[in-house]
Amino acid sequence: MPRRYDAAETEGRWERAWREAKLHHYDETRPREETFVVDTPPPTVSGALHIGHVFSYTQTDVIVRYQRMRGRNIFYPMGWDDNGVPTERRVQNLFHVRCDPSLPPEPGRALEPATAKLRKKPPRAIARRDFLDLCGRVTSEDERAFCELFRRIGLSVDWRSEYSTINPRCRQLAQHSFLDLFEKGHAYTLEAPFMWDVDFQMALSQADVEDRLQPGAWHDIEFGVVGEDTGFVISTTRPELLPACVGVTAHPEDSRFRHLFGKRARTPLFHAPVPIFASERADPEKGTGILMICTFGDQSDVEWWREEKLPLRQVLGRDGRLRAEPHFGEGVFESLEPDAANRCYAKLKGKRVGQARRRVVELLSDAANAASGRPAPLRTAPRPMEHALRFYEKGEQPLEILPSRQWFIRLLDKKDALLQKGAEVRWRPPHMEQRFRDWTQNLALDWCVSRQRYFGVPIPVWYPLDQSGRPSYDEAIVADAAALPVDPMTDTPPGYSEAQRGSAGGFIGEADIFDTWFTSSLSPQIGSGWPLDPARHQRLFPADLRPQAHEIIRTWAFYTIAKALLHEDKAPWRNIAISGWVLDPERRKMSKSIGNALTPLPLIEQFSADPVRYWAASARLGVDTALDEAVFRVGKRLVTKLWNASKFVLSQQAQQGPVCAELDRAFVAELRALVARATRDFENFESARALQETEHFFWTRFTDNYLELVKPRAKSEHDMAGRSSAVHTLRLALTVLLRLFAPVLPHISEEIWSWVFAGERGERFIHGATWPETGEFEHCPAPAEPGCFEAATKSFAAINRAKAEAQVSQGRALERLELAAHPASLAQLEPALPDLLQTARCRSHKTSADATLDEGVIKVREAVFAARPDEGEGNGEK
RNA sequence: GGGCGCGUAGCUCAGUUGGUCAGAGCGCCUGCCUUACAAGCAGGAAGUCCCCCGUUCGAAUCGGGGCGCGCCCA
Repeated sequence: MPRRYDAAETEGRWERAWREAKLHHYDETRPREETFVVDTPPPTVSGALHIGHVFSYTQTDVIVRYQRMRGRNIFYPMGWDDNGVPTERRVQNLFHVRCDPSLPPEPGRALEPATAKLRKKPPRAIARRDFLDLCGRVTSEDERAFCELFRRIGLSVDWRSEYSTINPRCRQLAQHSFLDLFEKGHAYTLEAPFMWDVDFQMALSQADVEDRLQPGAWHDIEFGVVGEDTGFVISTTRPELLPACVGVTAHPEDSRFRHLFGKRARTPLFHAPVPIFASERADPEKGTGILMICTFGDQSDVEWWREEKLPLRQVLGRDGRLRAEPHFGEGVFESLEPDAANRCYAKLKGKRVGQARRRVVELLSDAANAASGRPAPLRTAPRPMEHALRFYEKGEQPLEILPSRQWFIRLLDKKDALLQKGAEVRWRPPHMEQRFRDWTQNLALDWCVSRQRYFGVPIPVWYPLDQSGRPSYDEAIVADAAALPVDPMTDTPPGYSEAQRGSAGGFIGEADIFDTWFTSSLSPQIGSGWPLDPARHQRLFPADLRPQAHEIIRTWAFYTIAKALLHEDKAPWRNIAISGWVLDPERRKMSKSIGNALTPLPLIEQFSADPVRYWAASARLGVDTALDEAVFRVGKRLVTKLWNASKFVLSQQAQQGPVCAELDRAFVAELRALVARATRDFENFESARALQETEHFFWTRFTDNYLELVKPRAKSEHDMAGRSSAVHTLRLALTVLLRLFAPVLPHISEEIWSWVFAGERGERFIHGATWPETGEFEHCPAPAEPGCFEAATKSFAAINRAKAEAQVSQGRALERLELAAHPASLAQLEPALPDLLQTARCRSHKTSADATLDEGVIKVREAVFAARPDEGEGNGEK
C-alpha cells in the first residue's frame, strides 16, 4: 500500500472503471417498485460553471448513490437546457452579431469570436439559420464543459440518457405537449396588451418578471376642460405618454374633482378631448389625486381601458421608441388643434422613452404651449419619488405594456387543482411548499409561452391568409402529431404547398418560439419517453425525486406541476428536495454580476472531488451555505484519515474466529446503532445528518478509541482468540463505515474497498455493494456488559489527561496506575481492563471502588510514569 | 405592506416530540515524533442560545411583542 493517497489519480481511475462496468446504467427490465427515478435539473449552459452546480448536484448524487446501494435500479439522466435568451445573448456578445430573419443564410461562412476591433463596429446582421448554427456550436461546447465537471465530481449519472432541450426529441416532445394542450382547450392565442421588454423585444410571462425599486418623479401637469376656461392639475410619472392619453380619473368621493366627472378634459400640447370619469381605484393620496390614463402606462391603465372602452392610442413602438405613425386629427388620435399637436409630436417621434420624457417636460415648461392666458402646463419642477417598476429578470429597461398577439396556457382557472397536485408531493424541507402555494395563489396572468426569439422550440402552428392576405389567427393550423418536430418557418402546413407561403389564400408560419420553461417543464417526460413509449412512461413517471433550488419554485417546479396536471392529471414526482444557495464568505448570494461566483474546477484541483463533495453533502436541504474553504480542508482530512485507518486495519492478520471479547461486542453494538440512524437519515433525504453522525462515530469512537484500545490485542502473539476477535471487529467496522461514507466520498471508499473487501465479499464495487444491514451483525452476540466500551474510553481519556498534564508522550509507559470509580463503573470496565492497560502501557495497576464518585466518572488516583527509554529513572508522580 | 426562513463559542454550523442540550468542527492556547495517520494525537480556554414579556416544576426549544438579516410576493 502506498504511503500517501494520490487523490487525482485514484478518482480518475474509478470514474473510468465505473463507466467501463456500466455501473450507472438504468436497467429497463426491472420493475417500477425496484426503480428510483430522478428528475434531474437540466442546467442552463450559458458557459458559466458555478460552484453552485457542484453543490446542488452533489447533494442529489449522494441520495442516488445511497439508493443504488439499497439495491434500487437507478434512473438518473442528465440534460442541458440550452434554449433561450442566455444562449442567444452569449452568441451575440461572443461573435458580435445580431439575427435578422429577413436575410438569407450564408453557407460555408465560418464565424469566429469577434475581435476588439470588430466590436467597435455595429453588430453584424446574420440569417436566422446561421444564428441558430452559432447557438448550437456554443452550447455544444458549453455542454462538454458541464459534462466534464459533473464527471469529475463523480455524479453517477447514466450518461446514455444525456439530452439537450433543443434536440429533435425534445422539440418533438414540447410540440406534442402543445398539441395536447391545444386539443384540450388549454392553449389559446390572444391579441392583448401584455408585458413587453423593449430591449429583448419580446413578451414575458409573470414568472420572468420582478419588481425593482426605481427613482422616478411626479410631474404635475395642468389639463384644460373642454368648453370651459378652467383646468386642473394631474400628476404622472410618465409624461412622455401624454400623446397617448385617453382619459382622466379621480376617486368618486374626492370633492376636489367631483364637479369634473362626465366632462371632457383637454390635454396640453396635443389638445385631445378625453373623458373624465370617477373610479374607486383612483387613490386620492397619490400625486394630486387625479390622474391621466394612457395607452399604456401601467396595468391600471389597461384595466381602465377595458372597463371604460377607451380608444387605443399606441404611441410607443415595440422597439421602445415613439412611433412615427400617429397623426393628430386623424383616426383615434383626436385633437382640437391638430396642427399644434403634430408640431409637438414631431419633436418626440423616434425618441426612446427617456429622451421623449425630457422633451415633453421641455414642451410643457414652455408657456407658449399653454392655453391662452395661462402659465406653462408643467406647474412645478418634477418631484422625485421612488416606485416599484416591473423588469424582466435579465433586463435593464422597465417593461412596457404593448398590445401584441401571444400564445397562452390557461392556468388561472386551475389554481385549486395546481395546489392539490403540489400538496401530493412531499416537499423537503416542508416549508418550501409555502412558496409554491403563495406563487400559485397570487398568480394573476395565464402563462404566456410565446417568445419572439430564435433559439428554441418553434410553436407548431401556421395561420391561413384570407383573400386580402390577412392572417386568420383564430383559425390556427396545428401541426400533425406524426410530423413533429416542425419548423413553421420552413415546413409546410397540412393541405398547403410551400408556394402558398405568404400569398393571399395561402398561409404564414408562426415565427415565435416557446418559452424555455415550456420544454424544461417536461423534464420528467423527456426521460420517461412520453408519449411515444407508454410502457416506459409507466415505469418512469411520476419520478421519485425532483431536486432543485428554491428560487425556481415559481418557474420550474410550478410549470412542471402544471404540465403534469394538464397532460395526465398527476403530480410529476413523489418528493421534491430543495437545495439552498451557495453564499460567498460575506454571506452574499454568489452571482456573476457581483463577481463573487467561483469556478469549481480549481477547487476540485486543489482539494480533489471527495472533499468538495463532503462540503456539499454537509449542507442540509434548503439551507443556504457560505462557501468556507475550511470545510474543504476538513473533508480532505477525513479522506486522509480513512486512508490511514484502513491501511492499519487491513494490515492486521489473524485466524478466523468469533467475536468473543466484550469490548468488541460492545463496540459492534454501537456500530449497529449508527447504521440504524444513518439509514433512517438517508431514507428521509437527510444525508447531511447521516454524514455528520458517521463522521463523528468514525473519528471519535472508531479511530481515536476502539482502534487504539484493541491495537495491542490485534498484534498479540499469545491471545490468539482475542486477536482474532479484534481483527475481525476492525474489519467489520471498516466495511460498514466505508459503505456509510460511500455516497458522500465515492472515490476513496471505492479505492479502499478494492484492496480486500471487493474480492472477499464478491462485490466488485462498493457502489454496487449492499447497504449495511442488521444481518451482518448477527454473528456477533450482544455484549453482556454494554457499557464496557464507554468505560474503557473514559478510562483511556483519564490516563491520557494525566499524561498530558505531566507533559509526557501518550506512548510513555506507566510503572503504576490507580484508577478510582463507582463500583458499578468498575464492573463495566472490568472486561476491557486488559486492553486498556496494554494500550496505556501500564506495568502494574490497582482499581479502587469509590461509591462517592458519580457513576461513569473514572479518575486516575495515581500515575507513576516509567523512564523514557533513553533515561535512567522513573519520574513524574501524581 | 403581506408571507416564509434565520439569529446558538471569534468563524461555519448541529441541537427530532420542552427534562445531562450548553454541543461539533475550524480557529486559538498548552503539550506530545505515539510503528495507520504531524495531512496526526492528547489536553485546555471560550457562549446573556438576539432582546423583552408570558406559559410551565422546568424554555435555545412553546406562545406574544420587539430588533436585526435573508428570501419570496405585493
